[in-house]
Amino acid sequence: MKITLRQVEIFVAVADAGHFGRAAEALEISQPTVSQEVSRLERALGVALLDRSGRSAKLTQAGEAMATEGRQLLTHANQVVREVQLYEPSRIRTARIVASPSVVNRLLPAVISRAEQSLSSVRIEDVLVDTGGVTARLVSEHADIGLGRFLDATEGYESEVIVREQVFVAISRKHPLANAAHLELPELGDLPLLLWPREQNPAYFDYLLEICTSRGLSPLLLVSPPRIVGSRLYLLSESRAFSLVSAALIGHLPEDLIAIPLAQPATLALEMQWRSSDNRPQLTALRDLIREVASAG
Amino acid sequence: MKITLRQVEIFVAVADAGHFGRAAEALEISQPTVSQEVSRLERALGVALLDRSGRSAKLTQAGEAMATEGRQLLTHANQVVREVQLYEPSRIRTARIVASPSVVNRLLPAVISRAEQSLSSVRIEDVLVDTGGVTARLVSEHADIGLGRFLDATEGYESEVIVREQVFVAISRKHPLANAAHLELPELGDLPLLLWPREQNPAYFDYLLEICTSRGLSPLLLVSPPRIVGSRLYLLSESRAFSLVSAALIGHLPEDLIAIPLAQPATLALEMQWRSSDNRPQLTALRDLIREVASAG
DNA sequence: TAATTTTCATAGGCTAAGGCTATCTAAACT
DNA sequence: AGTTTAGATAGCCTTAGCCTATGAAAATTA
Repeated sequence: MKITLRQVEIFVAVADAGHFGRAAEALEISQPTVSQEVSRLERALGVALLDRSGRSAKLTQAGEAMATEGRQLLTHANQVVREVQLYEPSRIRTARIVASPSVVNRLLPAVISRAEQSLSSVRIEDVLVDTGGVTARLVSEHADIGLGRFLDATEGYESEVIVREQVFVAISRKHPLANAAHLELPELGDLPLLLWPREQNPAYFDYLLEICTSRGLSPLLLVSPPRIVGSRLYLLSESRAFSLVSAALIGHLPEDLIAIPLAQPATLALEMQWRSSDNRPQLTALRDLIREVASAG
Repeated sequence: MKITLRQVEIFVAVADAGHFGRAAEALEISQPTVSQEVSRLERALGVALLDRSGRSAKLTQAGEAMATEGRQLLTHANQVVREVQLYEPSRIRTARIVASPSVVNRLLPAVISRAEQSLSSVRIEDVLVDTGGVTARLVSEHADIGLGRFLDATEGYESEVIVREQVFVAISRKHPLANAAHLELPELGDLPLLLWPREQNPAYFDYLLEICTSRGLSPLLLVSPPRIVGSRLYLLSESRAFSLVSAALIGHLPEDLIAIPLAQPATLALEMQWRSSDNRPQLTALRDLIREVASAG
């Protein structure tokens, strides 16, 4: 059997923490996994690294050696990665992203910062913001990766749901129902639903409306002026109305709004889209990173 | 995503060979696996390592860097393993093996040489040879690992089949049937079956006999003198008789004998046994190695 | 330039490494 | 002795790393 960088990483964490449980926390994995992988490393080496007689993680002499050497090996590995990324040879060093406004606000900051940390070979150059025309921007070659809801399936383009989020009702804190644990939509009575003009993204528009009607509410509609991108919620603060928002937006609500779960839950999918033929490693890696960030919540 | 030592190893092989297919051969894996793992490495790095425009594996600048750095990283990793194995702390540096004669001859040489190469933490000290009493030697603490056929299941001891081999008829090259592609046992007529004294390993003895009777041959028995361990086959050269042997022995037959497959195939299991409580990494590692050698044929 | 060969990529399936939760055992502290 | 704490064990799930079979494209030959 052979040793793995992962096993070394885990063992080093244990050596650092002097403790399996704390090592597990530090690595954000479970304690049994740490136990298991340390044992695997020991049997791959054929050497006892820890003295299990007590209940603390005391290193044997070999363990000390492994910790020291292991740290160096991990550093070396990271060094190699950074080194190689400097030689990025492709003419296209930069990735261009189109995204709908809400996505831009919440997902992209994390993506950009993580990309700077660990993907020195990719630079995110343009970020286009477009509510309806995400797919169109891909097709017209203005962007390499599209992010949004209810994107158009198009020949030659892959699209994939990267996360599904719970739908919440956004409403003024002053509303009588503001403190409810969850909400049956009909309780809202004739409070109007704030939406953007349908043409901007008809499928999305219809889906939110469908959520209401299928739960027994045929709401009045309050349509926001076109082109007031990203500010639907601020408009909501001003008006007596409610809206439906995804879980990820909860942290970004204006002060005077509150998000309440639906009694009958519904979800909203966030999709990523790209040219099928585009398998440049820089972009594949960036797509991987976006998936990771999205599913980390 | 993170890079793996294995991915680096595979990429380095490609760089060395200048060719996916030949790299696959060198690593003894399939070509698609090489393709796949190289792509994975590229996307983990976010960098193109190879120029795929032609049909040869031309390295990009980043690829050159990865090859050089990668070779160093692999060397470093091996170095770490050797380094750590020097500090083997356990008092029991040595493993003691009991095995039946045929196993000693064919399996152990490979095990010992592989252990010296890659398990510097383990030294195989005693090799006891005992036809019948393998389990007894474990129980009496004379050995740590037992290898043989039809071992006795005993409380507190694990045992495990490590390989199943085809059974062949061993017979003189001068026998009229010596050139048959395969053999119905009754064709042997009243040629006697050479076996050791039943007491040495009754279950094994009975099993071989059962193979004959279930195929319609109730052979005469020629019983070898006790304690002539490992020489059943040489005895066979001298006498007009046949015997049943496992596939692994074919290469080790005396010149004047030949091995013929059975028309109705049968198999023979080789087992490994050890104290359940014995999980010293040195021995766990050695058991892993034995499994590997056994299944590699 | 059309056919053939060579070489890498893609598709789909299997196995085991690496992850999880739940639970057990044993050391250490009242 | 009883309780708490830490690590090991058991049983399950998901996906990396492997396979075979097949496809597509570059290079070679007819």
